[in-house]
Amino acid sequence: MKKEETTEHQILDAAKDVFQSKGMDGARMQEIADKAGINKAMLHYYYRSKQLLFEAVFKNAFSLLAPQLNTILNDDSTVEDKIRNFTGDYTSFMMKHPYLPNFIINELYRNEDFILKLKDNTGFPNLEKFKASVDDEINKGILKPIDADQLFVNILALNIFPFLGKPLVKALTKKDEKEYKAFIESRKTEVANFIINSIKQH
Amino acid sequence: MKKEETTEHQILDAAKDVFQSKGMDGARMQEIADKAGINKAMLHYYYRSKQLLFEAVFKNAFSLLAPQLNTILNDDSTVEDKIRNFTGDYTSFMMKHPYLPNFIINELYRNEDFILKLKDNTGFPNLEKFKASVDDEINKGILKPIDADQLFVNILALNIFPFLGKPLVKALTKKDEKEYKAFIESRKTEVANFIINSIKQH
DNA sequence: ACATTTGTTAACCATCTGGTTAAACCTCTT
DNA sequence: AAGAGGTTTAACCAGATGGTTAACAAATGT
Repeated sequence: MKKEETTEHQILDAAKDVFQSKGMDGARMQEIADKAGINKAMLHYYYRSKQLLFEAVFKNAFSLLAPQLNTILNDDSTVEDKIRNFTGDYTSFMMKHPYLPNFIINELYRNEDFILKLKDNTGFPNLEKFKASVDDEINKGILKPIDADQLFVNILALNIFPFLGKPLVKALTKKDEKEYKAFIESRKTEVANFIINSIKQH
Repeated sequence: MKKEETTEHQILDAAKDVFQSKGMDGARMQEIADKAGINKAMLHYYYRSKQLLFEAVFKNAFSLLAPQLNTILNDDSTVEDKIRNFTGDYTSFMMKHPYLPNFIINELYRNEDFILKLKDNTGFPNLEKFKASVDDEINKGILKPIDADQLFVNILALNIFPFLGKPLVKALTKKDEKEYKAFIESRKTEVANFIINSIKQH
């Protein structure tokens, strides 16, 4: 039997759907069981409680994002290349997992100490190398002076917000679903240009 | 009796606290009643149902944000001034209402058609004048070419994201509460500079 | 073949939750 | 002082919800 067909994995899969679209509070154990096509008691057999099942889903979701961040933050390319790669890759990834950003941001907000459990985990993103690269390129006169933390948050903001605020963005800019998708698609390069424009010395 | 002391207003006030910190699904009518110091039946007497009480809270919250956006979008200053004013004002405002961004973004996400009810409402932000200003300044050679919608979303993203993703930002940049506040404080000018740097012709 | 462990189910349970009701309580007006 | 209208409360209710149990089935080991 393949791993994807085990009951335990089917539960996690269904739980992912339900938790990510409805949140911890809005999710119902019965709905997860129905979606997985199994008896509700199995949820408790494999994961003991709603809280633990939720944590399994959350850690899974987070571990999907973190490595992407790490790879790009820690490679040896220039800051400009890091930004261009990140912006393209991250946006592509988000388009495939539209619920992910909201789920993570929101559950993290509602349970602030939850992030401590993640920090211990291997693969929690580390900014040191990125910051060193930024400072180095500033000293060499390639980049204008900027605090590396501020730059990093700006990069995250510009890439993640359009997904977090999708309904708001659609309403304010008066775009339908198709136009919104095109808008996001063009951000893959637009955002990188916007950032590079701002920080590159010329 | 002052307006703030009426039962109806006390309910709305308590409901605001509970809904904004726990969301629609996590909020409990009993908790709202307790916080307001009144009997639970009064919630239904004045607002009929949880859904309607929630909508009252939500519209209230949204109507706090929308005018701010409008004022700045529709005044007659230059795009640079709009951006500088908005960035400073909005960040100050958010620091006083830290739950607001998450509440609005999240509930809007979970109930997409909900924004339609707001659109009819007077004071829903309109971008036309802002877009005209941007296009005008591009033609005059003051700004580099950029799609006004993209610029607008960038402005929102850079201003709102640090609040939405507070726990993530704190964890990734390894800041405690005090350092985070200083970080946000310095964004009041940093973000405007970052944007202007990127779009201004030189 | 038999016993032990592991997986699965239907039925059940205590508690919680949004919402209702009927009676009591003001606070005016006449 | 009595009636009328809105306001407030305690008690209640039906349905939902996370979780448990006991019996049963399917593997697994010996």
